[in-house]
Amino acid sequence: MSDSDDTESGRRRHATIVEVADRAGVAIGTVSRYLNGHPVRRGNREQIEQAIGQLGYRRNAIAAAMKADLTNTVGFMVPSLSEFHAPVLEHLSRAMRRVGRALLTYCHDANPASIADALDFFVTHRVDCLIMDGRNDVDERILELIGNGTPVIFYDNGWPGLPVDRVLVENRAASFRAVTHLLDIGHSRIAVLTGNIGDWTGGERFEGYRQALLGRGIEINPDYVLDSHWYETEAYSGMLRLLSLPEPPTALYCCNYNMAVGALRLLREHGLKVPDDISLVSFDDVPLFQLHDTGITAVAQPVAKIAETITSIMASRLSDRGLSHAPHTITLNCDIILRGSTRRLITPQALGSR
Amino acid sequence: MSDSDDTESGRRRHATIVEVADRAGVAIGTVSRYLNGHPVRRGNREQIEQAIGQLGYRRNAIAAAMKADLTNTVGFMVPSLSEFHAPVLEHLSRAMRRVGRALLTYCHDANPASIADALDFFVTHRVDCLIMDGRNDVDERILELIGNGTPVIFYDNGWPGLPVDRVLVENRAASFRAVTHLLDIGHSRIAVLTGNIGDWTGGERFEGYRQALLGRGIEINPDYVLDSHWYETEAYSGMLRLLSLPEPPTALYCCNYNMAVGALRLLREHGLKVPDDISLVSFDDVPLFQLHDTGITAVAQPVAKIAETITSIMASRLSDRGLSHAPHTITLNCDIILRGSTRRLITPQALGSR
DNA sequence: TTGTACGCGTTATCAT
DNA sequence: ATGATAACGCGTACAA
Repeated sequence: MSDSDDTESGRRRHATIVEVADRAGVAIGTVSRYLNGHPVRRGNREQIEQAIGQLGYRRNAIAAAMKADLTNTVGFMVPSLSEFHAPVLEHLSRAMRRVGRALLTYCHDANPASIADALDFFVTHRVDCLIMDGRNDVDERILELIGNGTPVIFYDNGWPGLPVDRVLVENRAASFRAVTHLLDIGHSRIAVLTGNIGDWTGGERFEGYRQALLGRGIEINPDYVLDSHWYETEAYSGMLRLLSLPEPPTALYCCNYNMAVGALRLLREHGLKVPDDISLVSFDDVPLFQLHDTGITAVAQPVAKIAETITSIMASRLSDRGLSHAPHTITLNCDIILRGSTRRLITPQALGSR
Repeated sequence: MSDSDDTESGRRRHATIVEVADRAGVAIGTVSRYLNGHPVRRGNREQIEQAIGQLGYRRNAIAAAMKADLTNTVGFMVPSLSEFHAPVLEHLSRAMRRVGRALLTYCHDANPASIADALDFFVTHRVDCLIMDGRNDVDERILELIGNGTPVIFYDNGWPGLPVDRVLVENRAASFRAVTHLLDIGHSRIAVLTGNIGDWTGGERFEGYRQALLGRGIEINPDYVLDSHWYETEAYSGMLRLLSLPEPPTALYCCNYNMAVGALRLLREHGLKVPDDISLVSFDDVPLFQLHDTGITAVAQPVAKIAETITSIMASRLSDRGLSHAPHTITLNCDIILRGSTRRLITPQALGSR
């Protein structure tokens, strides 16, 4: 057999366009045009198709990418594949398939070095676009990508300021509504487990909490505000601290899913019931919350919509490159899913104000 | 500025190795050697580093890949980013970073066309390796990859037969132990919600159930065996059917997480309690199961170990290509996590046998 | 050690 | 519509 050869790397060499052209008795230009859907004379087309079949020819997208400066590859980087990020990735992946691209996926460790590693990979592999959770500590490599015209899209997080597109949700307003719900049913001692206050998202969610309370004339009690940095473990210990307060809260607002899990775990181990002993509302809606006992009232982020929006921004950026519009920031709405994790409280004040 | 140029695509052109060589006053061969860590004369090295800095040069991994026939890119394809696959992907992603690779991620729709699309992408983009959930319906493209020496690694599923490496878990034995636990505490009317019986994994998990029952001399009651095809929705309706049986089961074995969620949802809507009204054991251990009321007894798959094993198989395949060893099948152990979802049943038989 | 020059597989341009 | 040929950016023999 002379159709295939072995390379020193132990991999069988792929047939090339040149071999196809030879066997079909046409020029490589003709084959290239055939491959790219341009018109080709009927007889030639048949010859080419036959040659391709016989040789098992497969287009080398790497070579094409080098020529076209387009890899059809999109960088995707998140801190973890949590219950929030995993569905986003799944939706994105399906959307990308529709436009003939795929995602180069990286999980960073939230430390600068790992982020730098990932970005180096993306830059050197010439991704067409970069999608990532917004960071505050901006790596120079992100600026580099922006500088050479690669669209960068943040989602979920990240301060305004950097010239990138952003797909965010109405964190502050949704938090406000969630906490207001607790106020409406009579709670005033409401604690919060916040994400990194330094993050835009963490700050906004806290701010919604703050405004809701202040709006009802309730002062913020520092003992009720615990920065658990988005982590389950810190929420777990934070919850313990809340319970040991002389006047523990009657309700709890968790700024993400992980922290709700931490809090629930501790409550469970201490034999405390939601909502009998404490009411609970959380950001992020996950299967767990539908099934947990009475169900957990939660803020549902529009995951599918987030992925769609990212995809369409990418498409428009990629179609008219060069014309660089100002960056967009798109803010999507959240739904509050009411379940059974909150209990109406009849407070002395409430009775008095009737 | 003449340092940078604009391409017609609207993207700024990257500096090349040639420009670096020019500016550094050395030959491109020298720059290339410098980049790849080969020895270079001190003075030259400094010149090169300076030039790289000034030009903002970044190695073009695409061009390198074309030359080396190595993309440092690994295909990853799964049906969804479920609570099982997402953590596997996360672990894999981190492991890949350590070896300078990244995953091209695809979610297929379990239909042949979408799988073919993904495989086409992988083949044309010349991934160094392919990692996927094992399929029974083998696409010709998988054979093509194998044929040209690209390692293919199945996990989670897939019939033996195809010459690929496999990383599986002891589905049958773990199922056997899980069901045996139910038997030990007095249950004999045990129903099962199975995954696709046609899948290897689905078949094995069912087989473990079957053998456990037969081992105790209990015949398989067809009414108690429902093929829910891994889906939550089908488990939901299947559960309904079980409850309407003249003699409903006292215990339920769910062959994956999704189906457990479906069953739990229906039970909840019907006001039935686990384990008071029915005992439950499930495959897959997820946060939900830790927190659900009394906790759900579950079979925990060794997710991190799965990812590690895949990575090391990949490494060895890639290091000595050419020498094609016979394919490995590695079977990992599962743990059974006992929680509160099963209730000891005092049956007449049990009393009699004392 | 360094420089030169060719090849990797495509696409695109220019005549024909 | 087709054929010949020049890029694309890098790695690497080979000669110096």
